[in-house]
Amino acid sequence: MNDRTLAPLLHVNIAAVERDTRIGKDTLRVWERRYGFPQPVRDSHGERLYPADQVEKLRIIKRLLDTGFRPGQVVALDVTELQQMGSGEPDTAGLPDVGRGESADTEIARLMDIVRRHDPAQLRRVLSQALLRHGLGHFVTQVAVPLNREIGQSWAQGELQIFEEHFCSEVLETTLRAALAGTPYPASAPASHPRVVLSTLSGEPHSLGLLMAEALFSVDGCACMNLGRQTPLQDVYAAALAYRAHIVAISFSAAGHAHHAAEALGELRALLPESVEIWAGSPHATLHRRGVPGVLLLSSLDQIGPEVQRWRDTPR
Amino acid sequence: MNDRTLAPLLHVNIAAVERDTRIGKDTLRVWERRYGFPQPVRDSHGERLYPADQVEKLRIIKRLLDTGFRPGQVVALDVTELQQMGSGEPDTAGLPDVGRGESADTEIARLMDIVRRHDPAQLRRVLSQALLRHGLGHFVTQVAVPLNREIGQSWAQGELQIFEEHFCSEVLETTLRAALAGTPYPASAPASHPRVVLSTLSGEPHSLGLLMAEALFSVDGCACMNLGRQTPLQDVYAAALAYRAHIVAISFSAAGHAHHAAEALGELRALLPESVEIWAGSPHATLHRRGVPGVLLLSSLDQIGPEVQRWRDTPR
DNA sequence: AACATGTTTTGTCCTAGTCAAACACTCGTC
DNA sequence: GACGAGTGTTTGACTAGGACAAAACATGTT
Repeated sequence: MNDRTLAPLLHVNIAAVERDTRIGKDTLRVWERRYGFPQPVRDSHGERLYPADQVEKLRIIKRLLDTGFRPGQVVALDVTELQQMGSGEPDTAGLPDVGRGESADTEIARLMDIVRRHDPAQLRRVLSQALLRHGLGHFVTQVAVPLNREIGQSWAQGELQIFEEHFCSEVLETTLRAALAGTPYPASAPASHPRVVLSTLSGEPHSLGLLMAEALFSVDGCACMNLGRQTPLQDVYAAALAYRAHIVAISFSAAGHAHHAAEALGELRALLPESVEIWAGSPHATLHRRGVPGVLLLSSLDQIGPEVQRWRDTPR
Repeated sequence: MNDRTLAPLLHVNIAAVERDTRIGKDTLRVWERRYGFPQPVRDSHGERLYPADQVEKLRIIKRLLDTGFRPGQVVALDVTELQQMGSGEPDTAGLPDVGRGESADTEIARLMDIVRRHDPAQLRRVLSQALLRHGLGHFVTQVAVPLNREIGQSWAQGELQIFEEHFCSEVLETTLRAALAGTPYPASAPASHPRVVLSTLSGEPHSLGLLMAEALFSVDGCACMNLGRQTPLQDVYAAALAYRAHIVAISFSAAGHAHHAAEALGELRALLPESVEIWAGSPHATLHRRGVPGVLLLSSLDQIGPEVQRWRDTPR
């Protein structure tokens, strides 16, 4: 396990904890009041100072919350218990199973090995080779997605350090973008090549899913305008108008709440003309159960291809 | 227009304002108390609802604060006055002037034109051409950096929409990463090819500067491990050890306060063995005036090349 | 010009309470 | 056994105004 007991960093203030864990200050204070955890010491001015190990535990807790657990079940638990729960099943009821073959499994395992060996050159090389072998479309669904999930799970079980996760994501992003830069744009935009605006909304900092979506759209011959992370609602709207988009694709991650996503999608739906389709990628099972009127919800990147086909077949 | 459907968009709650403007909730409330702005309306439960135009004004204010103005000078002002200040000189006292030739100026102007025309295909094409013509090193300093600055300034003057900024950054990032994927890694790592760990610390969400730094390091024959945005201090440390880095490069943007940067750099310096150099890129003039012991502060990406040369010449 | 001092500005933290929405559970119906 | 309505519990976000230290600014001294 990682040894983070280094003297000058033993205690950090509440703002730093919020940044590191993405748990709000209010929530941290209310947990302390209700559950007795975390239990920061106080400095000479009565301000909270959180020991590093408590911050670490908070990080693990946040991860579990993101995958569907609730605070009451987990805040009281021990760190080792938490790590066991990380391997348990998350809230994917209603989401389709993603099967992958054995050969893919060994490929992922090999990549994980390289990540653990901290070799940027080799990771880049092997990912590029995989990209060539699979083609961009299959690379995304068969390599990038499983690798990402594996990384997340290993981290939750304490088998991987944060920097290893960052490192891997970064190389993966470079590989994907390099491939993306090579995809041709549809010459003009006839009826079979929809223009797609992609973005993440304000609260959502994860953009890897968005990038993978862009890759799949591009492979399917769409003309993409990717706005990246955290575009405010009104600006997504403005972009859709300016680009005369046929489809607006919004990506969500497990961080952030399902009802925020639903609300934002509803507002976007109200803004945009009906002729513009809204597609939303989200891992939130509850969101899929409820649905959002006028919005196409995708639980997996695999659905992009067929849906683009459906769009083409739809008379307009 | 049905004002009922638009109502939820015209007014947003305090959390959304914090996300959109990066101004903390506490600060928003205290500004309201002290300066009388913003002045949100209240919903039926007494909670603040901010009209869209006030949020827009807050965004402009935040931009000005990031470039060195102080709240007392700007919060009371009118929107048009604010936009005029955006063109005034920011706090760059002590930072070197960046000169660029006329030919570069027309190139930037042409790119700005394409951005305003919202043509992803052409923007990508023209950037790729510029990359080939200049080479990666000059492309970064002569094209990417000026373009980015131009974009920021145009936005501050209300001449550019947010989505246009996002769109441009995104295509730029893809172009850079595609080039990066093509740079060779130094075969082994002899004394003239330092291993560099790059990252942004916890509070810092901007990664474009980091990417440009990675490009320049790579051009100069360094072996880079880029960790991306928001790596916690301890994990940067862990990465530096695991990769046996010679240099740790940290990037800061104008968002976030200078003293936070200084503090974090000091802690990192205390963690890492002295043999590992710490290089920090920051636009904060005050940070450069004061300095951080044991940390090499760079105010411009141009300095990377010469400093790498110095590193090579240093006997060890 | 460099440095020491005092004053103002400014952001962040504190407490402690309120409340709506999300979730979990039970019961009744088809 | 699936579905829906009703009830109770859990949870996070918001409110208020006060406190305070550090940054920035202004002024005086060497």
